[in-house]
Amino acid sequence: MNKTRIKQLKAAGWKLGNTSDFLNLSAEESILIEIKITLAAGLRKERTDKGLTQQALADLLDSSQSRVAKMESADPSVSIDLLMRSLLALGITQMGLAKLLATKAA
Amino acid sequence: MNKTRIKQLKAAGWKLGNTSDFLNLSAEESILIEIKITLAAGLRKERTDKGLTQQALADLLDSSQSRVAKMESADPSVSIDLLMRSLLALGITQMGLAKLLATKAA
DNA sequence: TGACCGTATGTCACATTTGACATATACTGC
DNA sequence: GCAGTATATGTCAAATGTGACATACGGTCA
Repeated sequence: MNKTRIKQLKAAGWKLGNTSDFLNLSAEESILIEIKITLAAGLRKERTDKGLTQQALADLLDSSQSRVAKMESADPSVSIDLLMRSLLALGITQMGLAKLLATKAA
Repeated sequence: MNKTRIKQLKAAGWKLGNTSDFLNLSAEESILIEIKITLAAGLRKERTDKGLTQQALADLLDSSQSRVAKMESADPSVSIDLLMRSLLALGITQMGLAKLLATKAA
């Protein structure tokens, strides 16, 4: 629940870490962050595989380059909804999403 | 992108329908709605299997009974983030989430 | 060097989501 | 009938997410 803590961690560069329970995040928080990171990585892969720039994807999504950058870095300010919506816009199916989630599942 | 439309559909009782492309929702919108409904159903199943009332789950989540009701009915006002967070709070794993998503995938 | 391209980061007004509350509906057992 | 319990629905202030903008960083090519 403590979203402020997550932002603090992000601010301190935890993005480089392994997102495990190296600090006292609750189990739910940890898993949610792992999910976000998995989706973020999937998004970057889908985009680059298609040879698109962040700006091109942003146009496709009616969004902005900066938001795409934040999505791909799993910034705390982006929701899972937005990540999923973006992946779907790139042509991923619901099953594809399920498999993506399954890859990083413990 | 047209979230207003989704709310209109919800207001008209589309919850009873099959959530397919029976109207001109974009493919992404349809899939997102299906995902929400899948998660919502999973949440209700997890809660009832554990013999919890909506109020009890709300307490567990630091939320309210009315929001739990909205979650379980896949109300447009609830995010996928919140649904996932709630499922995780009930003990579902990331793999469990992946499998849940896979069940309703086409 | 400097111009260009792609990506990253910080900020902010505006939009959406959230918990809380009131209230309604439905189903018990009495 | 009336209480009591569980769930549903509508509303709203506060919290969070969003697109847009400016700007910084890093690479490449001339």
